[in-house]
Amino acid sequence: MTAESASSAAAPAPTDFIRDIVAQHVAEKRYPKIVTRFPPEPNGYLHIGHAKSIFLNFGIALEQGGVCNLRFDDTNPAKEDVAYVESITADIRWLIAGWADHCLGFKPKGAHPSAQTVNGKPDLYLGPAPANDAAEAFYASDYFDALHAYAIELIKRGKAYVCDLSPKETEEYRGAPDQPGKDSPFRNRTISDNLDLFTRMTAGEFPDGARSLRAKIDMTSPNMWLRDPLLYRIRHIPHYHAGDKWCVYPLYDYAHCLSDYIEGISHSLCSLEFVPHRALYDWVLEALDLPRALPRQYEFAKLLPSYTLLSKRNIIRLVNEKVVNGWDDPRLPTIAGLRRRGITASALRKFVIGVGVTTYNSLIDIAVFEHAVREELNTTAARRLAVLRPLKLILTNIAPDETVACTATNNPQDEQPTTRPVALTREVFIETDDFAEVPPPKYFRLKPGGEVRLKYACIIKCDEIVKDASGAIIEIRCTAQLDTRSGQPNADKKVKGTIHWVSATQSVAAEVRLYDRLFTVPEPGNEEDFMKVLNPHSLEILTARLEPSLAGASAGECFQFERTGYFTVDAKDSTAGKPGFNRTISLKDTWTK
RNA sequence: UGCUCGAUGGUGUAAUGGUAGCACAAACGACUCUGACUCGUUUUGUCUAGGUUCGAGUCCUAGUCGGGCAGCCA
Repeated sequence: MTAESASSAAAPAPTDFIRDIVAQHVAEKRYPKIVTRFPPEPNGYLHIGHAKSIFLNFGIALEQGGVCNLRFDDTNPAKEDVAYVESITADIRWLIAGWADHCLGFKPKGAHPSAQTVNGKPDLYLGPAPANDAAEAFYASDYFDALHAYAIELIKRGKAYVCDLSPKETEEYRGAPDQPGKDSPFRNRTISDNLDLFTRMTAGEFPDGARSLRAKIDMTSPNMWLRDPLLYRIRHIPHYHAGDKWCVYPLYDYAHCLSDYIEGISHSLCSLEFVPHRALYDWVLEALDLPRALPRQYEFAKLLPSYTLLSKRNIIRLVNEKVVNGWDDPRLPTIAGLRRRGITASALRKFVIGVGVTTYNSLIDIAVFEHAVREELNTTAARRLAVLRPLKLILTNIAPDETVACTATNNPQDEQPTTRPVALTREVFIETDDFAEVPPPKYFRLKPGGEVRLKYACIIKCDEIVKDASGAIIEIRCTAQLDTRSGQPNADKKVKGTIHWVSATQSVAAEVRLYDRLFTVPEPGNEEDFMKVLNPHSLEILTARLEPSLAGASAGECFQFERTGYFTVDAKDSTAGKPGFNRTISLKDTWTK
């Protein structure tokens, strides 16, 4: 058993109102199997908000012995692209790896819904298959034939009609939330006229927007989505997945519920803005008199962390205006960005599960997320010595060619901590912040005449400050108390401060990028212009000095640089033998000057 | 001036008519060869007004405040 599965087994199973409903349905055997789905539109990258939905949907599948289908909700050919199906698939696999891999519902490659008879009624079905090399994600666009057939059925039942109103006229006829709409003049066409017109729409006889297929429900309904919503629109554009077969494309409300039904979805979970759509979701399924148990839609609140922006439109603006370097910039809340930042999928999952699932639109303090990240990295990240802003320090009683062997602990959190050798030499670097010529009150670090411990080495005493002509400090000269090293007679000598260091001669230089929150206010989305509240210090690039072993670190490895923070080797900004480090998160700092 | 959903410490979330709890944050303290971690202590809460009940965060009524709804987007 891996540490991962051991810890998830130990964690209490989350409960929330949706899981309660699912559990009840399981108890009453309403569905043959619990099948959820994650239905992204392939028109952008996944972000932390999607992670909430992913962990909920896969979590329920995992807990109930079910599956969660990955389905691309690709009914709008104008917006979608294969590049996004690839990034989304990779992000999801990364998010569920080692946790719910076996719950990922794929379908046999190229499979389409197949006709079957259930309870004497015709039916269309396409169930999940194990996610292997011979399988692929589901695509709503694979159901275009099925959806078209269902549309014809709706027409035959007198529940749908072809409308010739222009988009503008359709809007006018729809009325307003506090004002009823009025019937389209085309609402009462005969079934045969509707059938003929829909066939001709499908054949490409009419230009974009000239006609539409509409559900015949109620133009006076207080629910705007029941005022004869559009089912199909004409779009003379090829589809990235379905090719150029179609010039009519179904709309979300019509395609989604039927896609769920076709896949045998039991619980269709979405965010709160779809509450008014639920009546339409149910209407379509009920209008078709389908033979299998119907899926039901349940809504929950989106995840909204503070100090960031989640909407696609806003993220696009940050990318386009070069505030960040692409969709996977580590400052972005995209899954790709978080991964580069060094956030782990399990930390993300613990955070999301901790937040819970409710119907209240809340703002979650980003500190909760940061805590989840630190909590995990504290137990998993190997400690290393790294000086971010080097200040030279000379140990005057160590000879230039002398090396004092010291031993450092790799991770004190381990039950059986391992160690590694570190070399103390005459010239070392310490952190610029760890020396103060005029120390503030309660300053525990190095000061003139003061003593401090070099971690894993010995206590040193500051004898002299060397400045250049301009008065800037260029080096500190100290005496090393070598008998205070571990195992030496005075090893137990106490000093208030312990600082990190690296040998000046036995260390390597490397680029380190310090990432921080992108915005200075908790809710940048509420600003008149979020560009005005950008954090100017969201990225600082430094040349740091690292322990030599760090030169061989490979992409994705996570370390704690002692006393500064958690860092990971960036897959993008590193070259062979020359790793670049991203700061995932700083260590908590209760000493604020 | 329509319909609909919601409201528990600073933030998030439990309590399904019976002791308002947990996490984060904050403050203080202990420990410390990481001002980290860990541990301890503390501060702060049921939107308002009525009603039902032996008993209400929970049920009912009204109000207040907030979200959502008029894409041929999803």
